[in-house]
Amino acid sequence: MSNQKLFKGSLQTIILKLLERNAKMYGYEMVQHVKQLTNEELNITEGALYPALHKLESEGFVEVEVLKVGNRMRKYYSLTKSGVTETSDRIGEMSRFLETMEQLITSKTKLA
Amino acid sequence: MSNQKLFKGSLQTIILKLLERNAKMYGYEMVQHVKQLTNEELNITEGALYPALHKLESEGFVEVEVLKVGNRMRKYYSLTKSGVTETSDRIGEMSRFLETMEQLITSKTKLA
DNA sequence: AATTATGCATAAGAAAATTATGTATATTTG
DNA sequence: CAAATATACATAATTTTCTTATGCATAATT
Repeated sequence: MSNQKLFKGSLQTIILKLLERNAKMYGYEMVQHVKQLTNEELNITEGALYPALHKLESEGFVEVEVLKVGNRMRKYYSLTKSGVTETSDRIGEMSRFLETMEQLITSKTKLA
Repeated sequence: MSNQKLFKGSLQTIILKLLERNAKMYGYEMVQHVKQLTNEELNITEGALYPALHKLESEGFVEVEVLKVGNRMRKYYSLTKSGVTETSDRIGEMSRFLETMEQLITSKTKLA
C-alpha cells in the first residue's frame, strides 16, 4: 500500500517468476496470487499489469492462449523458450539488486 | 550498470541512509560513496541525484550548508529532525520490501 | 595542452507506474 | 429480485522518477 513505489521496475520480473512456477496463468489470477503471496503488501494494478504482459509478449518472452471459461474470456500466458532464459537472467539481476540494497541499508556506510 | 532500473524508487531512501551514518555529505561525495559501497553496481547520475536532494530539502527532511573548499563550492546536506524520523520510516519500508521481494522470487509460488 | 576529475545545475525525453475509465459476465447479498 | 461485488479484459491521461544531454567553472593529471 504505502511503499508500492519501491516495486517500480520489478513487475516484469515478478510476472516471469510466477510463470516459471505456474506453467499457465491469466492476468487476473496473477493479481490475486501476488496479493496472497505478499499478504496484501503488493497489489498489482490492472493499469500496470496488462501493459506489462503485452510488452513481454511483444518481446517474445511469453505467449498467449485465449480460452473461454463459461462465458468469460481468459488469456493464459506461458513462458516461451527465450522467456525461460530471460527469467533466469532477471531473477539473477534481482538477487544481486536485493543483496546490494540490503548491504546499503544495513552498512555503517562510513568510508575513508 | 545493467539492472539500474530496479533501483528506481529507492534513491531517496539511499540518500537518507547515507546521511544517517554520515552527519554531513555533499552530492558528489554521495555518488562516489555509493559507487564504492556497491562495487560499481549502482552509479547514481547527477541528473537523478540533484533533483532528489532538492526535493528532500523542499520536503524539510534535509538542510543545506554551503561551504567553499579551496575555490570550489560544496553544498553539505544533513538530516533535519523530521528527516531523522523519515529515514527510519523509509528504511523500515525498504526492509519490508526487500523481504517481500525475496520471498516472491524464491517461493514455489503455487497456491491452490 | 588536453584530458580527466571535482562540483554544481537543469532541460528534454523515456520508462513505468497510478488513477480513472470503459465493457461485459457471474456471483453473492440484502 | 435488485444491487453490489467479483471476475476478466483493456486503454487513455497523468504523474513520478529516472536517463541522457548539456552547461558552467575550477583543479589535477597526463
